[in-house]
Amino acid sequence: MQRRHTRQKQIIQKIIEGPGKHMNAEEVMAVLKQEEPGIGIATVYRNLNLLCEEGVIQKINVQGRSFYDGNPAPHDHLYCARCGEIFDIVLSEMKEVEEQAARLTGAVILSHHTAFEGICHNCRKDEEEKKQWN
Amino acid sequence: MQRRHTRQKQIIQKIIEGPGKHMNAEEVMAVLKQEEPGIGIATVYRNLNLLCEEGVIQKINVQGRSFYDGNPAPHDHLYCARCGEIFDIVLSEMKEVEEQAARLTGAVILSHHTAFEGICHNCRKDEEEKKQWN
DNA sequence: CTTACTGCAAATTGTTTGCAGTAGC
DNA sequence: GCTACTGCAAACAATTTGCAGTAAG
Repeated sequence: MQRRHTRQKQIIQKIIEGPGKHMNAEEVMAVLKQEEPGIGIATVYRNLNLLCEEGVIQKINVQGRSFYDGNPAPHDHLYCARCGEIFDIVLSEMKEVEEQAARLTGAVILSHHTAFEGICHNCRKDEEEKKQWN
Repeated sequence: MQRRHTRQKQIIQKIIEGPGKHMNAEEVMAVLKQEEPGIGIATVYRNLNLLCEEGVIQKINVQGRSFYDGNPAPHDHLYCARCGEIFDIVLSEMKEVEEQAARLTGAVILSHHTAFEGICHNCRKDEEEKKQWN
């Protein structure tokens, strides 16, 4: 089954690809409405899933909602409880944690995903500024 | 608003409560059909959400699907890609990983959840036995 | 020319909500 | 007796699928 490089797929790939991008299908649709209206939501889902299979992007799950991550390399995420943004994190210590998990359970660990919840750098600054005003 | 201890809630709590239990609403329903038919799926969802609010259980997300975890204490999970079961893991090293994440991002980390994917102890044994037969 | 892909609508899945009746306290 | 909770159906959100037509190779 030979894959085709359709116009729709190229536009969708351009929107989602690249590190730091975390969008759901609805958000991709919103961008498409500006750039190239007429593309259906089913096509968006189909192409996002194809891009996942091809290893161009990956599907992640943060705070119970799923997103397509423009960076296919394995990494973890921080969700800011204040602004709602998602940030990539690359943690050197997770390799050892995987080993500890393997030792503890007797399992073979193939991969992992960690979702941190907290207050991001920007929102922390905002809150400190507010404190000064009082 | 004073909460009531209804018969339905007690039965649902008995089914889901306790460490090692990871069920979705449908699975709780399946048990209920044997023990106490007539309870509606909406009641199951409402009570599982109430039990979460009360801190008796917690809602988790593994492999893109959500489950209610009978153990409300913070801990991580291993998903076995072979048998599909979910196992609890308590990892001492995750505290340092949280600190590394905070240092790296400049954020305040409030909590985290890690989902490991791998092959569990039992399934590993099965596969090794299969190898011996060949 | 072949058939993978598209757009649309309908179907499916997981979960929540509106409402009249029921049962804790 | 008051009102939180129930069961049911309907609503809702997110995603997938069936199908006839289109376009990539």
